[in-house]
Amino acid sequence: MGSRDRESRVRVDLTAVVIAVREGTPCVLTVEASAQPAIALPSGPLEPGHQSLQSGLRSWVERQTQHPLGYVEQLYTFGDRATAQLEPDVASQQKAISITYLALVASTDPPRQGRWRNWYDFFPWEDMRAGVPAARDPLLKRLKSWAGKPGRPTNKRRLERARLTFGIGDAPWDEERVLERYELLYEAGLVPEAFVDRGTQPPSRINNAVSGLPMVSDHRRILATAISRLRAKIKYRPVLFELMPPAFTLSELQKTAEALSGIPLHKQNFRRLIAQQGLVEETGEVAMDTGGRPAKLVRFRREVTLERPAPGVRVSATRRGSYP
Amino acid sequence: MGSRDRESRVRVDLTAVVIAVREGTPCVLTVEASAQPAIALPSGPLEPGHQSLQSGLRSWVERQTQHPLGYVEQLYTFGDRATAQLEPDVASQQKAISITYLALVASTDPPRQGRWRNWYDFFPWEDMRAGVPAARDPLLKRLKSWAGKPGRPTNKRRLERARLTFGIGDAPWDEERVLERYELLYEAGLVPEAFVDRGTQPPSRINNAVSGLPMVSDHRRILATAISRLRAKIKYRPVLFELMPPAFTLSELQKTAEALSGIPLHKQNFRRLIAQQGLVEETGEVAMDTGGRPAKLVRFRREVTLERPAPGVRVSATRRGSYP
DNA sequence: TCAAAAGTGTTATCCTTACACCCATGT
DNA sequence: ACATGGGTGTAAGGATAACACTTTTGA
Repeated sequence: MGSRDRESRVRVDLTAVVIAVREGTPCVLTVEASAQPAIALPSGPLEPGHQSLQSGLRSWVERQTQHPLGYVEQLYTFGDRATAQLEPDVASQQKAISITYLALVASTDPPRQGRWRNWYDFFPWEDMRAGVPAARDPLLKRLKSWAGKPGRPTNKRRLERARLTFGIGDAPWDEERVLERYELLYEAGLVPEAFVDRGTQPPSRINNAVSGLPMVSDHRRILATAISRLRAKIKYRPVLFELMPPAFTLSELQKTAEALSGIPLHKQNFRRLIAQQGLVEETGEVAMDTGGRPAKLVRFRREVTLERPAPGVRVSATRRGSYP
Repeated sequence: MGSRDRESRVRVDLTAVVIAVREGTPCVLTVEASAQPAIALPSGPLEPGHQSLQSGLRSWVERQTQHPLGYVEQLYTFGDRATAQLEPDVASQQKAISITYLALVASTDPPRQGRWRNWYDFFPWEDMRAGVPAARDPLLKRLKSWAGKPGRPTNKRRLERARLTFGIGDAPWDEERVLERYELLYEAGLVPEAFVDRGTQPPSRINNAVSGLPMVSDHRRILATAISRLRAKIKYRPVLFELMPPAFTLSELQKTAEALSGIPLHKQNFRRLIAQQGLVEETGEVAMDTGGRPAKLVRFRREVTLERPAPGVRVSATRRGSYP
């Protein structure tokens, strides 16, 4: 009960990565921050009235958006990097941790505060749907010059890491390694946050179209964590359907899966997989606005959660292998 | 800075599930608790001096055990169930959250404080290595009587859940669903913690040999989370080797994998998988104390982490399918 | 010589991947 | 008629699961 007890209390922030997909564009809900850079994830402190961590998060986000959150899952708990460097007695006054969550919503109506943003604005190198994106080449060049000549062992490790995380040469592109790629770019000083955290000015050569839009604090790292998790999870849990309207076509479903994964998927195999697993059932209606032959409308079969051990959309890319 | 600010500060506990395997027995490090039940996981509050969450955890656990922790990963962050029921102004004074971690160590030397315990003492129904364990039958019987007659829809859902999580009938046994099974038993009032949390006396029919040893607070739930995670993770990450000595035989490795998974593995396929993935290399020596033909000693090839996208021990059970 | 555990070879089966092709609608 | 996207059948390849069998030690 003494002062020692009070010192070990910290502030807890609840941070949400709210995801929606609209016409093939994966969107994340952002708010304006007063600091620089000005983009942030919705976030607020855990308050005494909150019944649980998750309900605290829900009430916080719902204060800012119309739609209540549907699917919510915990992502990771981050200690505060900024205060780690301070003197212990100073740090104890300011210590904070962030418990982060991934939320999925079906609607992309504009929120009261904040706005939806294409998540590839933050990670231009992650969108492989239309082949190699423009940001990739300049990034790989800078990564190589950061790694330096291959002689020294440190450099060799750096090159090897770049090769694996970015799928250079014969290494395959693994769409799930979003966080590893961001962290490599951070270490290499290729994203502005690396300099902001050190208190120095980012060099002018950093270009948002290549390095992606920066976010406040470690929010871009949190977003990378969320994307990694989501890209992995759609393969073994039917979370994809949390992002869909009640009725949809198989093509729309595939578009959504591609938007999240960032790779083009194989049409026939995608359809067969969905059918085989019994993930959807026909509504009996058809969508006439498809441009070609009308598509059957389907809906998610909630029962699969009970039937199958690991129902999910095991994505199989159209193009396999590596990228330059 | 006012009182409102102080109210939203909470105590943060760091809790560790430390795992080791000794001769085919998976062990978890436990300490004595002053409360009832008396078994707890090592745990301590986040302190001002801690540089990061993980280093805080490490220093806490190392205070109690000889060996420093090797592999550490974050598991989950739990809000405090106990305070959720209280009045908000009372709760705010006592609010606490637990950030939990999974740690793997190779040695099973007895710790300074606490002791190693077979984790199946807490989950007797999870050990399928020698066929159907004795605890399974009485548990399933009680589960069925909890679900009641299949007429009502609630009962039907309960039965269906039991069927899936426990692999009854034609449903396959999924060794990863440790947490789901524990939570079902908790809801059904088949583990003492369900009554302790409600402040009532556990009925005398609950038998530790069937329901497993109880732990303090929600520690058994945390352990279940850890086991679920570990059983899943060995399949796609080479974490198994964190539990092995520097040199070991393939049989020892298989014994360890079986201890964690709780199912018997197919010898030939196990060996081929390990070989194919290049997870180990021969040391050139042999172990003569095997009882039969001497076994070649191997060591983990750390390089695979760099080479392969998802190196792990994809366990394939000897016996496939469901259990009564 | 036999038990016990290590270690190998081969085959059947399923799942994944890929290719080629047909169908229904609007213009 | 033809462009556009929806929808289907089927074959090739690889990974997995299961089988039977050989080898090397200690008792």
